[in-house]
Amino acid sequence: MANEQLQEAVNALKNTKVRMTPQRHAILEYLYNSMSHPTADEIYKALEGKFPNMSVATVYNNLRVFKEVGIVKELTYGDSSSRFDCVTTDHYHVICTECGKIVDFHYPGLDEVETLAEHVTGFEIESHRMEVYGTCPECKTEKH
Amino acid sequence: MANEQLQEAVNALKNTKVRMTPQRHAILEYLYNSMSHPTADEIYKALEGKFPNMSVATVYNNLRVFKEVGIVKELTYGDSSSRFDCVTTDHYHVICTECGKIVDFHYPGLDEVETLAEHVTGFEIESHRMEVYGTCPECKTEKH
DNA sequence: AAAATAAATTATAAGAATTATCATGTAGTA
DNA sequence: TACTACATGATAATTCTTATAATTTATTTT
Repeated sequence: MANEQLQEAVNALKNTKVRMTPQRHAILEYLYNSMSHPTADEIYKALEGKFPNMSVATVYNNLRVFKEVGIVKELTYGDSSSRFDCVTTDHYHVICTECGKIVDFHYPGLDEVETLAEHVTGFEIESHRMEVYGTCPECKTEKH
Repeated sequence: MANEQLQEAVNALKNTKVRMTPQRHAILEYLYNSMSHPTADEIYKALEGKFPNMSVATVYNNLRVFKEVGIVKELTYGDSSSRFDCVTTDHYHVICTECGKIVDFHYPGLDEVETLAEHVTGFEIESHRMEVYGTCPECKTEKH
């Protein structure tokens, strides 16, 4: 449930020096309820109604804060602007290249990739990211 | 051998409408001899001595041309600026979250992830991407 | 080999995304 | 309630990248 995760995130912030503000709550709420990966500007535009005076800088600042605390991840897909996603550690994403649908995909054991990378490169590995791309069943049938 | 690959790339360009110029040759040469994944600006600065009048736009334009021909790949993760890589064999990337450095990382067998995803989700899988994030040895020592 | 043409280069301006600055406002605490 | 440290909002500044247009250069044609 998205709301539980949101509550968890809010609690995680309570344990830090990070204050809860209406703007921050709204940004988190939007992130946790959106199944997509919004850009900073999309978040900004989505909250324009609720916060007509909110600055873009506030969105960027808070996304950075959330990143530092570890509850939000920044994804760079290759277009000009970054996208942001709540941190979910227990699954990967399968993404439809036709309609953009994102499906969760549980797959165990890629920790060994991190371990190997650590040995081979000498890096201190913190995380990894994987996405699988393809065509979802719906879009597949539409093609025929 | 890097020089053979460079020659191959030059020949590949001969078969297209793309003309060979001293600037282009220098950019390709730098890319094929560098084991790193330079940014456009790094390439620009590296060739400043040889081509004092070369414009940054030339670097960007030619990287785009090389991308279109398929001999260079653009990597958009890590820090703010793109990095460029000669297209060779398949490998994954390990990215430093401090300085943005990208290191190649050979790891076999993630095709099985695609196969499993196909079965579990019903998608017709086409590709996947994976990156490993951490701190490189240089940045690690700088922290102390 | 010289002239014609098509494309590449350079310098610069423009654009977009993100970050910095700083005065003002507000959340959390004593 | 008042205090203090942090957050916000408006705007300026920065950074990376692309667009424009005049000049130069590589290839083709004669």
